[in-house]
Amino acid sequence: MSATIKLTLPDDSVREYPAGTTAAEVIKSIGPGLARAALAASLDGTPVDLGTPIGHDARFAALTFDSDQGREVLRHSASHLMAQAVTELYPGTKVAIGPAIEDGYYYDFDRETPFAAEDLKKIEARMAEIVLRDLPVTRQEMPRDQAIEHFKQLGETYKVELIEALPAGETISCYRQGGFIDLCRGPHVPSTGRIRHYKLLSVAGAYWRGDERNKMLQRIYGTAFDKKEQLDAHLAKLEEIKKRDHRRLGKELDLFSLHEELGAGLVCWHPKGARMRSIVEDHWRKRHFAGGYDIVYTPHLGREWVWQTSGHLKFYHENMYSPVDIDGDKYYLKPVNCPMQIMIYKSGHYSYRDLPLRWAELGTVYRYERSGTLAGLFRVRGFTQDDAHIICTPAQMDEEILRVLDFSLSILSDFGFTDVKIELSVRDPARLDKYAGADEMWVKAEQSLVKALQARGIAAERMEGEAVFYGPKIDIKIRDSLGRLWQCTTIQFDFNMPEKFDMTYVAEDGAKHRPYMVHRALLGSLERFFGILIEHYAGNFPLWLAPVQVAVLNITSAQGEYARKLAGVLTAQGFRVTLNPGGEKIGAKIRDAEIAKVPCMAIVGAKEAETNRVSLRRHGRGDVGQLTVDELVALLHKEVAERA
RNA sequence: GCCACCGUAGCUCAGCUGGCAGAGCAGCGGUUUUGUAAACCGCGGGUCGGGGGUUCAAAUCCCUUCGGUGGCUCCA
Repeated sequence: MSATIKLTLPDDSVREYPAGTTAAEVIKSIGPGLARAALAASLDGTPVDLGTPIGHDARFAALTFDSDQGREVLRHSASHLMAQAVTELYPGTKVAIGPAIEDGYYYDFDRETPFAAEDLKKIEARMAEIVLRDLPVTRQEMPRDQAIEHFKQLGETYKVELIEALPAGETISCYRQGGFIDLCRGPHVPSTGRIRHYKLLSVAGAYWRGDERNKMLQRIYGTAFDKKEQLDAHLAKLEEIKKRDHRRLGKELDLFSLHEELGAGLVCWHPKGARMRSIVEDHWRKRHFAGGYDIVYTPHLGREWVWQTSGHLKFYHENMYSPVDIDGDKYYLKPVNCPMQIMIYKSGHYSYRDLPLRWAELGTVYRYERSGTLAGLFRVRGFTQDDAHIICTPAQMDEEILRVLDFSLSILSDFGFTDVKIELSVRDPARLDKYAGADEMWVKAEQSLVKALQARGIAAERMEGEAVFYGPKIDIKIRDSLGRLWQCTTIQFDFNMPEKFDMTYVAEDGAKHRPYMVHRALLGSLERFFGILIEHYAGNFPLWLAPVQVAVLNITSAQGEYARKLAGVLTAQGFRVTLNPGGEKIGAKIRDAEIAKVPCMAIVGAKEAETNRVSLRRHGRGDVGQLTVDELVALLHKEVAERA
C-alpha cells in the first residue's frame, strides 16, 4: 500500500491523503459545511460509512441528503433507530427487515399484540430519546457461522433465516448502536444524533418476505428528512394528497358513488360524473376517428368456447367470475375485449391491402379483484377499458407502432399530462422458454418498439423480464400535478391470440399469413382515469371538462328574467350552465358555486341587466370584471377550444 | 384473501368506563331582495351497516357477516 492515496472528487479535482484517512476526515478537509451535511460517503460509487479508512485511489464523493444514496442512508438509519426503540419498549419483539423505500422507510416486526396508534407516539418519543443519547453506530464484521450463532442466541429467527440465505463464506456485517445490533449491509450515519427529522406514519400487516403463506408481520412505516422544512413539506404534501382524494371529492362534488348494497368495486356515475365521462369519451371518439381508427362494440359476456380458445379459462381463471347458465351453456363475463374483436376479424377475409386494421372500443370488462385490493375508482371489479387492437402485416409494424405511440402521447397531453415516463418491457433472457410466439417475432417486435422510441428521442427504461408472456410492450406512466406516476397506456404485442384463433390474411404471395396484433389501452380504464383527473386537478377542472361550466347568479329577483335569458343563451351555445334564482344573498350563492368548484360565475345585478353585460368571477380567483354577453361567449369558446 | 383500524341523519362528526340517540351543514316551510365565500325563524329526518349473543338494560361488551381505510399479495 502506498503511503498516499489519490481521491478524485465529483468535480474531477484530485486530492492526496495519507493512506488510511477516513472518509469523514476527507470530507472535513473539503469543507465544514459539507462535513455537517454528509451522511455517508461513496467510494467508486459504492456507499460506505464515514468512519471507513480509505486505503487506495478512488473516486470519492460525500453523500448528503440531496442524493438518492444519501437519502437512503438516512432513512435506513432511521429504520434502525425505530427498531431499537421498538425492541427497547417491547422486549421479545422480533425484528425482520427494515429497508429505506421511496419517501421513507419501514420495519417489519413480529409481536403478539398489534401496534396501536398510541404505540406509534410512544415509539417516536423513544426514538427522540435515543437520538439524544447520540449513540455511535458502529460496523462489525463476522463470519457467517458466528453471525448465525449470534442471532440465534438473541432469538432473532428472521435474521438467522436471512443470513442462511446468504452465500456461504460471505462475511456478514452488523451495525450496533447502544444495545441494539442488527444484521445490515450498511452504510449508516455515524451516530443516532444525526437523525433529526422523522415521523412514524402508519402500521400495516405484511407477510414475511411478501409471501402470503408466511406469517403476517406488523410493518411500521415512517419517513425521515435531513431538514425540518423538508419533513414539513412532505407532511404537507401527504395532507394535500388526502384533500385531493378522489373518493372524498367524488362525494363532495357529487360525481360518483359506490354502494355496499350493490357490491364492492362497482361504480355508479352520477349525472355530473357521467357528464365528464361523456366529454372524455366524445373527445376520445373524435380523436380516434381522426386518427384512422374504427370503433366497434362487443357484448359483455360470451360462451365458454371463446375463453377456452383464448386461454383465459386456463390462465386467468382466478380473475373471472362464475359462469351464467344460458340454455344449458356456460357464458362468462368478459375480463378482456380481445376475443370479441377477434370474432369480428374472423367474420371476414382480409388481404394485405385491407391492413392495418385499427379497431377501438370502450369495452366494459369484469375482473375479480381480491377485496383487500379494491380502492375507490383506482381498483374496481367492473370497468371500461379504452381498448384498441391494431392488426397489421410485418411490413407495417414499424409505422403502426410509431403511430400508436404518437397518438397516445398526444391524447394524454390533451388531458393535461405532458410529463410521462415510458418503460419498455422485454423478455427475461434467462427464461426464453416461458414465452409464446416465435423468437423471430419477438426480435422484430422489440425492434419496432425500440425504433419508435428512438425516432421520438424518448429515453425509455428497459425492463428485462417484465414483458407479459405473449409479447413485449411499452407502458406509459403519466405524472400528475403532485408528481405521482400513474400507469395508463400500455401498448402490447400479442403473439398468442392470433395463433389461438388462427387469424390470417392473404399476402402478396397469395398465401395465408399470420398478422401481427397489438393491444392498446390508452387512458387505461375510464374509471381509473377519472380518479386520476379528479386528483390531478383537485376537482378544479379546466373549463372543457367541468361538469358545470358557468353558474349564473342574479343579485336580486329583479334580475331573474335577465338571468334566465343569459343562461338560455349560454346553454344554446353548448355550455353547461346552472341558474340559481333563489332569494339568498349574492355572497351565499357565490359560496355555493365556489364550493362546487364551478369555473365561471356570471353575476348579474341591475347594472349588468341594463347594459347586457355580466360580472365574471373565476373560481379561486375572484372578480375579474365586467364584459358583454358576446364577449363572455367568445371567451368561453376560446378557453374550451384551448382545453386550458 | 390476510393483518390492523373504522362503520351513528343525505354530508361531516359528538356520544367517556353499558342507563331514554345529539350538533353543524344540507333538505323542506316561511320571512328577507340582498353587489363577490354562509340572512333569520321554524319543521321533518336515524332498527347507531346487517344478523346473533351477554345483560334488568347494548350505539357502547362478545361472536359472525357485509362494506370502507392503510398495507401485504396478485395483476392476461
